[in-house]
Amino acid sequence: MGSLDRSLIAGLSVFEGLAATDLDRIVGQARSLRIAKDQPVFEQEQEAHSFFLLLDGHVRVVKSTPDGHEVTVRYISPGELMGIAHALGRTTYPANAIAAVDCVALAWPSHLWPTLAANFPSFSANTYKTVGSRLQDAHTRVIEMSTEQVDQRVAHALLKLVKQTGKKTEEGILIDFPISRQDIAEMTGTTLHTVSRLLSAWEDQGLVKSGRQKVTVVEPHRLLLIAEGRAEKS
Amino acid sequence: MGSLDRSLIAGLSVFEGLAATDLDRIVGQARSLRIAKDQPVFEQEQEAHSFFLLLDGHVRVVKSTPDGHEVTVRYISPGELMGIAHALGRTTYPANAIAAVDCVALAWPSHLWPTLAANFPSFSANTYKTVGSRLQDAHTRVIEMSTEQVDQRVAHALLKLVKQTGKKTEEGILIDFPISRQDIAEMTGTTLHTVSRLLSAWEDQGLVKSGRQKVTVVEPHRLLLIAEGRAEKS
DNA sequence: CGACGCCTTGACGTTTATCAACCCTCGTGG
DNA sequence: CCACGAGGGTTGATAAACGTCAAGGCGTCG
Repeated sequence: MGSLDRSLIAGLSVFEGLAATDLDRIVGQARSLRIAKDQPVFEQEQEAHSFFLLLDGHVRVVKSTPDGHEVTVRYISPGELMGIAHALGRTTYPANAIAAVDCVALAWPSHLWPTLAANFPSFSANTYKTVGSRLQDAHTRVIEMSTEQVDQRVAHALLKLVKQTGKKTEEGILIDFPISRQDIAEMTGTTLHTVSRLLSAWEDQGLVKSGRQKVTVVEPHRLLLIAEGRAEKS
Repeated sequence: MGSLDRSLIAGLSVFEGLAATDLDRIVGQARSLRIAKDQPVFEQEQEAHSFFLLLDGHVRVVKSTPDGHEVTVRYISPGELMGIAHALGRTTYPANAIAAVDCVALAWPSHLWPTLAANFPSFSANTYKTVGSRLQDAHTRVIEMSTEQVDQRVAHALLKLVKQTGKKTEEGILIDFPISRQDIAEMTGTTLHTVSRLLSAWEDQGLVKSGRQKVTVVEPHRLLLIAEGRAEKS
C-alpha cells in the first residue's frame, strides 16, 4: 500500500515543510485502518491510545451531555488530524468520533507524540496550528451562539460545510455526505423541527435544494446574506 | 525586582517540572509590566508582539463582533498565560484583553517562543496543556449555550468565577473583582436585564448577595442545583 | 451638587421550543 | 416481489422563555 498512500499524503498541510525522508519516518510509524459508516473512531472518556489522520471520508465529532443532549463539535475532513488529546496534555478523548461514511485513516500510538514533536518541529508546529484554528472555531461558535438567531446560525453552518466539503453539481453545491436535519440541529443548538422549517422556507425561495439526508446550496450568496442578518424577512 | 518575583513565580503550574536554572533563564528574558485598570493588555487584530504571564490582577478577554456585540471569552487569573497566539501559529491577537483591575504581568517577545519551546520541553508541554484546557472550556461553553437555559448558564458562570477567583467573606464567597450585570451578560449570551432579574430573584431566595459591580455567592450548593437544572421553579 | 454609570422593574412582543399528528421512502425479510 | 416498519421529514397549534422598550432609582465620583 505504501506508494499510493505516500503520494496522497505528501501534499497535506500537516506535513508541510517536512523533508521526504522525515515524512517517511513519520508515516512509517502509523498503521492505516478503515472505519465503516456509523462506527466509532474513538469514544468520549476512553483512554487516548492513538491519534489519527483522516485520509478519506468524513467523521462527526460529538459530545454527549449527562442529560442526553448531543452536540456536534465539528466535522473532520480528509487531511485533518483528530484525537490529538495527548498533544494537549489529556489522557482521554474529549468526545465521540463517528464515521459519517466509510473512512480511511492513519493511526499513531499516542505515546509517540513527544518523540515525534521533538524530532520534527515543523510537524509539531503544524499540529499546533490546527489546534489554534480549532480554538478559534470554538470561539467563533460561542460568539455565534451568543449573538445570532437560529436562522443565521443554520445558514452559517451550511456555508461552513459547503466550504469544507462542497461538491459542485448541476443544481448547486452539494454537502458531500449524508446529513440529517437532526445533525444540523446538533451543530447549531436548535431542534430538527426548526431546521426543517428553515430548509423548507429556503427551498421555496430557491436558496437550497434538500432531501433525505442531503442538502444542496443553490445560492450561497443569498444564504450569506441570511447568515449575516442582512436579509429582509419573508 | 528579581528575588521577590522569583519566589512568587516558582510555584506556578506553567513552570512545573523546570529546573531552577532553566526557570531563571526563561524568566530572565521577560520584562515585567503593570497595566492600569481598564487599560488594554493587547488588542484584537493587533500584531502579536508579546505573550504574557499574569502575576497579579484579573484580565477580561473580549471579542467584538462587526455589528457591535461584545462576547467575553474568559477571565484570566494570576498564574495564567495570555496572548500566546504565536504558539498556535497566529501572528495577531484573536481578542481584546482588558485589565479588570490594576495588574502586573511578565511579557516575552513572541519571537522567543520557538526557542523557548525547543529548549524547555516541559515549559512547552505545560503551555499546550493550558491550551488544551481552554479548548475544552470553549467546547463546554458551546455545549452550555446549546443545551441550557439562561438561568443555568448564569449560574454556571457565577460558579466558575467563584471557583476561579472566589474569596471567602462572612456573607459567602465573593467574586474578587468588579463585575457588572453587563459583564455577566456578555459571558452568558444574554442581556443585562435578564441577569439583573435573575440576581434579584436569587437574592430574594438568599442564594446570592449582590450590589454595584459586586456579587457574593451565599449558597453555592443551591446555585449548583439551578446550574444543573435540578431546581424547582419559583 | 450634579451627572453619569449602574441597576431595577414593568409591560409587551417575538422567537423558538414543545407537543402532536402525519407523510414519505427506502430497505428488508417473508 | 410485495408489504411493512423504522427512520427521516413536514407541518400545525400552543406556550414558554427571553429580548426589547420604557421609565425611573440610587450611589459615587468629579
